[in-house]
Amino acid sequence: MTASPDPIQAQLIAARRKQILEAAVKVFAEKGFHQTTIKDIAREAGIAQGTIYNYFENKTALMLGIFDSMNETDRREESFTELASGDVREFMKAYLRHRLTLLRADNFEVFKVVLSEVMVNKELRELFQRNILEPTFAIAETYVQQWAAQHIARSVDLSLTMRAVSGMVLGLIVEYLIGDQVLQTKWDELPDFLTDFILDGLGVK
Amino acid sequence: MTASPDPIQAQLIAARRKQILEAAVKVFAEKGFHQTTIKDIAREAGIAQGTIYNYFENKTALMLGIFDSMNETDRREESFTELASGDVREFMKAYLRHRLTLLRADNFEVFKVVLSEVMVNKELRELFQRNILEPTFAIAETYVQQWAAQHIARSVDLSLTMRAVSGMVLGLIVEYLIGDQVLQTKWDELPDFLTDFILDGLGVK
Amino acid sequence: MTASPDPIQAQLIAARRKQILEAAVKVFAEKGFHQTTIKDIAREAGIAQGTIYNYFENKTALMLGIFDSMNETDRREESFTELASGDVREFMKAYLRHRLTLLRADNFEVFKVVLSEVMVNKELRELFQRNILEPTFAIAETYVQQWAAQHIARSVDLSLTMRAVSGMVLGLIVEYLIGDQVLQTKWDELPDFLTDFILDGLGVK
Amino acid sequence: MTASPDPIQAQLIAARRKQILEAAVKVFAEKGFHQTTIKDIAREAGIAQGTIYNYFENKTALMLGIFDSMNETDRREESFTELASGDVREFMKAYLRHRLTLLRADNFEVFKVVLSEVMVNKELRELFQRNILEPTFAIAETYVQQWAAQHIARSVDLSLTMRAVSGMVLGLIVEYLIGDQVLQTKWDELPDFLTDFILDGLGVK
DNA sequence: TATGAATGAGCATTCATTCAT
DNA sequence: CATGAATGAATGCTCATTCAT
Repeated sequence: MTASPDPIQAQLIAARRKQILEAAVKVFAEKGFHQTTIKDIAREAGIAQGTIYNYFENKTALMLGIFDSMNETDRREESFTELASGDVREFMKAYLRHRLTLLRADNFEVFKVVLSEVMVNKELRELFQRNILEPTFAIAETYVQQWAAQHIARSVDLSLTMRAVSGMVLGLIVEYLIGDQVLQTKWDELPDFLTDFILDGLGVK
Repeated sequence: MTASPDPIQAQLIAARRKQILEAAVKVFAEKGFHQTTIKDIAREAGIAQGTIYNYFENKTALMLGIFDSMNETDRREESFTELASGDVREFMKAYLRHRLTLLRADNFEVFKVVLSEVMVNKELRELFQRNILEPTFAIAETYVQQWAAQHIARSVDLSLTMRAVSGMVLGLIVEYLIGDQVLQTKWDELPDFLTDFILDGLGVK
Repeated sequence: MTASPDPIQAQLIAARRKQILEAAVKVFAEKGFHQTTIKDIAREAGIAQGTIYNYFENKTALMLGIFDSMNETDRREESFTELASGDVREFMKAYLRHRLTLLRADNFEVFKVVLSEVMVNKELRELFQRNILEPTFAIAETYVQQWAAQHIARSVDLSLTMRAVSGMVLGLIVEYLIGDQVLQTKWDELPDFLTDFILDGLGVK
Repeated sequence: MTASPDPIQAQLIAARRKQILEAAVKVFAEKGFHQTTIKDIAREAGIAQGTIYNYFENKTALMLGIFDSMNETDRREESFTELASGDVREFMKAYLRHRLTLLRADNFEVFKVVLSEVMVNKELRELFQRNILEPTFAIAETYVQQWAAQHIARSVDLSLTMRAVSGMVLGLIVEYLIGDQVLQTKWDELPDFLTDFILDGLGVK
């Protein structure tokens, strides 16, 4: 009747949700959202099809669940911003290493599914906008502002700068995921390379 | 029976294919690949469902057809490289203006569909790799090499540079398509802004 | 694009719809609406499941289609009212014979399904009300009024009388359908019996 | 193990059964048998789904339980036959008032569900026949026979008469339930009206 | 006994594809 | 070639029923 206040129940529910979401991520990443059947996910999770519907209203809700978990992951990892210590170059490197290298293992696969679906599904797109992109940029903005004041000489449009840098990271991940050989080979060089690129530019004659 | 040598026939066939592909692009862009039915496309093209199967083997072949037309478009537009005139800054601006502004109208929508599907469908991904990405980078590489020799002071990894720049463009388009308000507002400032960003970097103190 | 004006097409469509509806009526009558699957109907009609959906939006629409055909049947048969010739007793007998005997063969089965579902499904109930019951009573009322003026001595509430008589017919059909042995045996005596009952009453001492 | 001889246990069981049946009747009446889920009933009864299966073998058994309770109700109320006092007209009025007015509140709704399902489900139909209709008619018959001998002048087929009268009551209830406006407005006039109708007929000129 | 999570058979519906006209 | 009706495999989702706690 009332929202079950039983903490053990709640834990069980959370665990089962997690189990299902992890299975979903795995299969989605392999076959894509639309090619994946509920049966696939159930099999991967080792449960019955119907059980999934005890925890998620429908297939789309699984996607939303993945969003949420991305959100949490993000929030937990945002702590890396404390790196904002001293050296500009070191900080940039750390940021890029985090985004590009550390997250590669699990999250790139999630990323693939989410991005693919978000581009094409309006409802998801708006949720993604509101729940992930906007907050991320908003938090980043205030932080970057201080940072820029200390470290950047000429005045730049910060919101565009942020988008250029994050866009570059995003675009490189996409190219990586699409299968670009060069990127897959030299991926670990990126943090160093990009740091120079971003801070110094190409340096034309 | 034999490969139709009739040039008029060939033209008719090409025209019908084009008609169907344009309809497909339009509907795919609106609803995404999987949400779009053959009936939708037939309706948009003003023909019967069955007719589509006289020109394309199946739904996936429509996607491949779109690839091909992207390819042609690209090749035709690659002529812009002749701009490689003199001034570095002007050239970069022209390149970005081309990629970001001129192509925005029609192609972003195609882009959305193609990218979404490519991320998730292995067969398409490999085709995209082979037919679009690799040739594009290959052609670009030789050209950029000469360009760099003339204009860039310090030695850089060109293949990574190309990917950084194209990735940035790609990522920004994705962010634009996902609905980022800032980008949609300031989109026309990008060529100028990015030119400075790419050539000079952030210019840290 | 426009409503197909092709008369041959229209006939084919009407024929197929009829074929499907007849199959539906048959299976519904045997197993009831909810126990009947689309597959059952398709099998009975000798077509594929999907074909049904080319002619009816969904399972409920089959029910509505049955309504419509009842309507048409009714309208065609209402001509019997011309019997309103002279003799009261003969007329009443003819009416009852029509309702109870002539319609028994096919329509009782339809009736069973429709009534069962109408009692329980609000949407259908309202449609049934509006499209079948109300028009039937409305038409009958004007007619009965004249008839009553000529033949009935004491003044009675006509609308209640009509409902009493039609209700009696309805109730007897229901009892018949539910399996009452006595009614099934003596069904053919009903027109005569009811005529006396309605016109003369029980005739208490 | 053994048939629980514990009278307190038995009371508890009976109470729980009653609680469940009442919930079932309520929800069935609102949504119909097939639209109602066990979960609905459990929620209405304020118990868990599984508990229902401790008292009823399956969903159909709930329907049978409702039959039984109708039976008991009927038997208890049959005592009204004692009214069979003197005046024919008064008796008839009392009978109709009982059937039509007194039972209206709760029982019509039950009636709706039961009838709907009985028309369509063979197993239930036979049970209804055997357990409700036949006994009712059988009991009534002996009684009506005496009554008729005293009060009815001309000889009539009593079994048909009984069915005509009960059919009329049944049919009117159905019309009422289907939503006939006239009946819903004038329902309370029915006992008087029908008494005259049944005893005197229409009285044709 | 009471619970409610887990189950999986069952079903309505969709849609890519075929093919007779 | 064009058509669009017919097809039926495939799938998301529901819900009666079971059973471990």
